[in-house]
Amino acid sequence: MGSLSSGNMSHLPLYMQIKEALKKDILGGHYAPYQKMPSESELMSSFGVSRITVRQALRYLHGEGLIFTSQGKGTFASKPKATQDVKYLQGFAEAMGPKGYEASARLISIREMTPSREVRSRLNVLAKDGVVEVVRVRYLNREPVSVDTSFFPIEIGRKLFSKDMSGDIFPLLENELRLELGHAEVSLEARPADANIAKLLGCDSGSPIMWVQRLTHDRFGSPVDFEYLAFRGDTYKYRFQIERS
Amino acid sequence: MGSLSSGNMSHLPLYMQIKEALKKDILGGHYAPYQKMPSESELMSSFGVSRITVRQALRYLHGEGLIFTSQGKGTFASKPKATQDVKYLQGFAEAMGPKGYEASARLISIREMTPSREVRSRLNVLAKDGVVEVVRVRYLNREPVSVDTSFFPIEIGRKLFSKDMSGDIFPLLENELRLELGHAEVSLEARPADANIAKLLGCDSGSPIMWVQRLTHDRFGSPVDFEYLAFRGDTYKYRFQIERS
DNA sequence: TTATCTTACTTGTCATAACAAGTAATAACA
DNA sequence: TGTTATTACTTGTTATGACAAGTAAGATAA
Repeated sequence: MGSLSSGNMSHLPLYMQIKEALKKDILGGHYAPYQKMPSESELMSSFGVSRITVRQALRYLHGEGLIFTSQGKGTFASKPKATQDVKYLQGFAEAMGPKGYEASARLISIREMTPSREVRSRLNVLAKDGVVEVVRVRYLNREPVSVDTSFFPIEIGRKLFSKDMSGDIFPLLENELRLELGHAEVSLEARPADANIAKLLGCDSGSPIMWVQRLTHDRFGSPVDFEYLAFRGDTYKYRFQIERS
Repeated sequence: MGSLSSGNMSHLPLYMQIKEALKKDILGGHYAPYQKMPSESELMSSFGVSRITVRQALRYLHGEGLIFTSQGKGTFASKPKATQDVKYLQGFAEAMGPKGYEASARLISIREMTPSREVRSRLNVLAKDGVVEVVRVRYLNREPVSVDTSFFPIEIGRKLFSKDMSGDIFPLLENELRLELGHAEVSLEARPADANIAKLLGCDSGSPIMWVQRLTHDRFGSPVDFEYLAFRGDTYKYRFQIERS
């Protein structure tokens, strides 16, 4: 507790190793919620680094909601939440896997098509260019929970026809297509299920679903994936943390 | 463009002044989307500060999604979005006001009560201590959009009986009660409206509503406000940005 | 006793310095 | 001509140092 593991991540920056070490301590319960953590000076000594490195590690911990600071008083551990990393862009299986759920997907259809006006404006493509539409049903412990309709620009989408779409799309884009994903814009609203979605999700038509639109960009800001996600209201909950000001 | 205004914020830290100056330039269109911004060296010269200060300003701009960086290439302006500040903790009127909506609230009830188990565990209080429950209906352009049920620890809640509850609660907590708000945990799900909520919102029982739970902490991490927010599904959309990894 | 001051410790801000690492254009070489 | 090195510029990481500002506890003075 409170030292570099010097294991398999010696290639990582120091501040990242320190962040991970402290994160492990916090999540492992060595620092109880609201308990004071070692001061920056103490961390400098125990890790043998300068203050700027300690502070960078603490900044990342703060960004993950694991600690909070009070000038003049110190740094304190937050109450750890299983949901706190939901503020990062994750696919369905990525988010559910570590929680012990069995996540899978079934491909309903994949085709080239002429994009709607909304898809055109989101992906920033012309109607004549066309897009690739992928429709899938996602399962959690064999229960259907969402219908995902994804639209890709034609150059990206054509590469997907030969891929296995039964898992998450984000890792596929990152690893097999070598796309570096950046930020995403998400909107959520509650709306009634239409007949098609109700059939695929095995619920009643008109029952509440969480209707999510998600536009994912690469790290240069170019759109790579626009999705409609329809979650069954009784099986899915979206959680995250936000900061004041 | 590219200099400190030295106006009314000379008390703010240098990096914050620089952040605001650059933000104004970006939002003002001086740096078009995907256009290269001045390098850190150039910003050091033009603002007359050290690199650590420039980088701290850039870090905040990055956090707001206004810029992105590429090692070896430079710093670039992102495409500005009207929705990007939704990732910060805001009340209803705060969020809607700048968009030209007329937001108001009607107080349904305010009372001391024995908290439920969920409210107890969220606010971290004992059953014998009691809490204050505030129920309000929120309107947008005179249309009801949400039923807000808020629970406060007894010491905070008792101060609310004499306050005007027709606006937002967050500014009230901050200004009149001198509470410094910190982070909040939010969860969203779609569920059917019960009879009581349907009546207050003027919609059908069973129609989809967005069910939001929000636990707000002060900047020291102590919970100050736990709320159930029931939004009419056809009038509310929740939007925000998230980052990959 | 009560109020004020000092002191020590905390995080917050900022400067100067150096080197690593990724990128892109140019220069040298085959 | 085509390929490889060099070079200059970019952001990324880290060290050392200093002072500001907020907090809390103990010492001092009223």
